Amino acid sequence: MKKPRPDLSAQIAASIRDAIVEGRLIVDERLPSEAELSEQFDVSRPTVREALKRLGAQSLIRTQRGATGGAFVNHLRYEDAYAQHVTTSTLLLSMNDVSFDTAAEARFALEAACVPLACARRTPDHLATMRAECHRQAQPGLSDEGFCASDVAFHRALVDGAANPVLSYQLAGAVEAMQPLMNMITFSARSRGVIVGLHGRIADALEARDAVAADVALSELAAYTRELAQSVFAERARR
Amino acid sequence: MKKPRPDLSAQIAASIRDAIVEGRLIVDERLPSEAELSEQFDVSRPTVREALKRLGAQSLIRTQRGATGGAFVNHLRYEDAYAQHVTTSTLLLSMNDVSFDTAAEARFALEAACVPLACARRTPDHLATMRAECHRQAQPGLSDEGFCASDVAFHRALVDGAANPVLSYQLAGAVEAMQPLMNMITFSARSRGVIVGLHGRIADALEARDAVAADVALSELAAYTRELAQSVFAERARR
DNA sequence: GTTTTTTCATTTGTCAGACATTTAAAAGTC
DNA sequence: GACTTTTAAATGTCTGACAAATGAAAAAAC
Repeated sequence: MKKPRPDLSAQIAASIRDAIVEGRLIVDERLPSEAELSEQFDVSRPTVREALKRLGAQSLIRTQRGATGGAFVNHLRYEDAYAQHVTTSTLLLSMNDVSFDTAAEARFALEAACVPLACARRTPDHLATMRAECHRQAQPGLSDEGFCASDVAFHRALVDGAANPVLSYQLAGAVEAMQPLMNMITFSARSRGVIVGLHGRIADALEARDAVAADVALSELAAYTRELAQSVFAERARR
Repeated sequence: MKKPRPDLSAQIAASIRDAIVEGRLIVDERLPSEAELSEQFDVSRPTVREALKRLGAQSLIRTQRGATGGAFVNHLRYEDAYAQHVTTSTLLLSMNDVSFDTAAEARFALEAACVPLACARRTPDHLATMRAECHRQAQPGLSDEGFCASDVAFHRALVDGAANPVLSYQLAGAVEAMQPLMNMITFSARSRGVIVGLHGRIADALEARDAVAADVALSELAAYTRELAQSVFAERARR
């Protein structure tokens, strides 16, 4: 029942993190040097460094060497947060025995939310990406991993079509973390054909800005994916 | 154009992180001791420690002191990832000048995706939470911050009603990160009444498992929220 | 006076060694 | 056999030092 007192470096990291989140430290502001911090918190420099590394791992600060160097509050960009979000999401799925169905349900539900927006805002660029991925998916020599990677790229283009960075960031985890689960499935030439066909229909609907048609095609894709996964897992269980 | 070679501690952290993500290190497996790692990577112990702190900050490992202690691959749980996801999402919004409209659009689109699932799966617990938050929101003495916090809790209950942990995790960022933006709005007694009324209608629809009615009420809430924000910001701009 | 070069102080990155603290297993005691 | 003590191993922390990078000031060259 007793709370294990967190490490000093964790305490210091939390203290600085709070200052950033609450706005007491603003973007590009320079933190005190390690020597000054170690005096302020009354700890040694290595301990301060461990705290700073923690914050660096979360992209909250960046460090620079040299005379005018130091630790600076980082301007957190989508790309920085993106990689971490995907890593965490992937590990969450693999470590918590999330079923294929659960993950697929989440992904398709979230994508469905993007469809109306994507129909309204998709640019020729988004369509071109989707068409290119469809073309790649139809290549006969493509490996299963390559097919799944292309599948992820296609769905990312759909999400990005909504032109809402908040949406893109939040959904990145769900979309990308699906890939390892998809990789567990081996796609026959026939099932690949069905999927590419549905991808084509989704792209067509987005081009025509027809949200209803896109939603129907996406639902069919969801159903077919679930079906495919069930038969693959059933086959595997029999052996 | 030249790539600044990353720090040794960053290299080591990346190396271990890859091993975890790729499954070469499995959950609860013990990493070599700091002394052994420093020998393996041919660096000093403080450098190894900085690398381990980086991984600890991402909840990828946990450390334990004592004879059988050491660093262990952590079983990443939703709760661990949750706090980090919310912190990152909040900072992303505040640092990238995301407009209220963009964030609200994302939140309502994602919640709409949960509505059909929540209608099918919501438990009495979810309904009770939503009713309780509605009741709190109707209290006259509630501060603006308290109102917003309750608003977030209400929407979280809606999302959790979908009974899909992947969905809950991914949406947590969008829902919780909205709060600081909502806090910028001061709610009149009248606007509070409208919002509570719409919340009530959403809860009613979920209780009746009526997805269409829930979707309509949610859409109205989205429109009203946007309207409210616009008038608040317009008023502020005038001064 | 202006430009270029050199020097230099500051700061992070890394290392070595040491001691403190925690923890569980091993050894000892009854 | 059950309990207590010892001990070894591991992380947590500190001190002190040097290396490397970097911008600014000082010096030199034109």
